[in-house]
Amino acid sequence: MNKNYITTPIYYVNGEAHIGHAYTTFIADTLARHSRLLGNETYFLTGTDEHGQKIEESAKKQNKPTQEFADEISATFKNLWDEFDISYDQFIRTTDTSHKIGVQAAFEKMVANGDIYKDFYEGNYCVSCETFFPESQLMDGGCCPDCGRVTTIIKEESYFFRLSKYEKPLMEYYEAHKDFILPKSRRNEVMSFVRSGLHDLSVTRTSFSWGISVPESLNDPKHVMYVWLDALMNYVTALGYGMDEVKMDFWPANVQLVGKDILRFHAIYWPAFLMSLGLPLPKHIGAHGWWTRDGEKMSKSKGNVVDPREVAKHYGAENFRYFMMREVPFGQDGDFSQRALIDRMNSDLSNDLGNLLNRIIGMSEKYSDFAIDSVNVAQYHQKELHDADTILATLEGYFDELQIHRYLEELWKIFTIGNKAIEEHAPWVKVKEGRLNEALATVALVANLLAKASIMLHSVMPKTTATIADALGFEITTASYKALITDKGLLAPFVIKKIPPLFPRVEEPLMQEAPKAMIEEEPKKEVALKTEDKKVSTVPSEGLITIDQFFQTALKIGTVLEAQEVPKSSKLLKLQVDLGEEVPRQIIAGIREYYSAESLIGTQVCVVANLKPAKLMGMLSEGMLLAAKDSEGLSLIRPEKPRFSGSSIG
RNA sequence: GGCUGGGUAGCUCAGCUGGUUAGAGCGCUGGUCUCAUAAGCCGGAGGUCGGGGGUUCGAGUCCCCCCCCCGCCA
Repeated sequence: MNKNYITTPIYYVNGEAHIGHAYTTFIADTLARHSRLLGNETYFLTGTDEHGQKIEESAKKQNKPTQEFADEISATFKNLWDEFDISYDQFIRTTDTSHKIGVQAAFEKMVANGDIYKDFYEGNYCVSCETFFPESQLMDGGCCPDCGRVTTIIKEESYFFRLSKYEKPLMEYYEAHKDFILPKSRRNEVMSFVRSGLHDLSVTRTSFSWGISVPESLNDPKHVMYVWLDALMNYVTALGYGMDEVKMDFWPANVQLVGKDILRFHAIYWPAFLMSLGLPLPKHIGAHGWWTRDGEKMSKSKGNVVDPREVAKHYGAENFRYFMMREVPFGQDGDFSQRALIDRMNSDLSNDLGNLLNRIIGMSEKYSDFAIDSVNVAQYHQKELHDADTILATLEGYFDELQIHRYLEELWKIFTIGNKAIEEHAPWVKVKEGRLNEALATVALVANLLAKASIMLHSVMPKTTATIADALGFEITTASYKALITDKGLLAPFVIKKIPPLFPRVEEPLMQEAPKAMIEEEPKKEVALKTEDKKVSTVPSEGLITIDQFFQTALKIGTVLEAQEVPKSSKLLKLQVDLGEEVPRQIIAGIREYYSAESLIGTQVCVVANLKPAKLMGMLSEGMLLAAKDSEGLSLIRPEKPRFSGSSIG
């Protein structure tokens, strides 16, 4: 029996669970259930990450003891997973005592083998953002790239992990294990990052205390472990690392799921830590994509965040889960919309699957008083059985590469076989001709197809498939998996249960609240319709902005004081533009192909004055020129008559 | 700016080492059965395969140039 360990990341308790957390957890749960069905000894871990400065601060804001704050948020995650019937075997918290002991043990081992040393962490620190920034990210004059304020150089004592030492071993590992990082497209990113050179990693802080302190043996109590070392270790401390180690035989993990944003930590730091500890690396790190809503990024400020609870409440938790697993290739971003969800449910679940079940319930009721017997199936439906078993045999391979959407796509062909068989053999005709055995064989064929398919669908829709199995007189277990899938067997005679349609068609969106963007769109469409027919508005009704939104952009007239070519660039000019402010703005503009530096000096231009400063070719650009570009060339937008520098446009 | 990946039907995507009329699902549309959840089944329309050169008997598939999109890095 294989040991199979599957993990989600531990979720940071700085906010409530959202669709992204749900997605990761659904995938992991699907993998875990699938593994168990195959008969593997399976351990599924999820949990919460609770240390760090941000948690400390959030708790302070709410006037709560930090632990109490962490307890509360952690519980919201656990509750959500329980609501969704997530089959985790353990819910780890980084504040668990056993985790702390394990992390300290790991730290000691790293110290012992020379991978951790004490030095000074020196960096440009933005007091306002409370963040260190590497030299390369700073703006001109050492300003913070986020807020633009001047940063200060701070020197802080810190322990470092010798990440640089693992550059080569990591590259060798990636080379030798092509499917270590999934999807494969992400592998390139990781490798190019490592190839560009790894710096040693600062793994402790003295600036906050909400974390696991370094081992007592170091006698350095002011040092607290930095979040990633602490957090990543959860995957082995959950198995008892550094303690009793009772479950360490589950290591290495089979699949460790992560969002694409934290891939680097899991594909570089984590393997390096493991190498340092002398532990084998996980077989796969799977990085999934993000979800957008109606094509837009979700954010609290837009008010278009998808609440997994809400969707589940209106559409059903497993339908939602099916949608997420089926809709998006692993690794790609997906888009959630009620339309897409409804289409998927109606087409796949209602029409293909649900209706098929209903068809044989109806026929068996009329032809045999619900009795179904596989006895003649092989005789009349050799071809269908063969086709179905062939498809079923190929499915496993998709799971190996986390291609759950392809898995489901293939699985659905079983239902097409069933629907076609009914059509082709028209049991109602056979019955009229007195060939009852043949008619019943077709019904029994479809019952078997549904049974086999529901076994394979079980990991995605556990409860729904259990209901189907119940109607078909069997249970989905490792034993029935072996009998019906592996051994290609058929159902024993049974009496089918008449159940109401499993997936009623959804005709209209069931969730009332529309995202703000949609609400605002409605009236505009009406206006466009009311316009007289002869003058049909040519303004597109979508993507309109309000006057307030327009004025969020500060457009100003500027006078070019200086202009010079940027060395090594064929496109860029460096300009000093007077916007009526104390100091002229430096603007880097990509117009060298169309304007010479001399020709610009003294002329006026239109400038976006409140653009976030950006660095181009290492130079700060504090604004953008307006210009019109087409296939013929580019032309700057200028005031028709001279205006004072800094005049606003609008 | 550097490096990946990609640009194929209305939408989402498949097309391995170049080879008959470029595929699937959804959507649209015509027909048809009646066991079934206005479901099923059969058929159809719809693509100058991002643009331009080139190699070849033959290129979506190889080479060069250009444009655009996503991602990672800077």
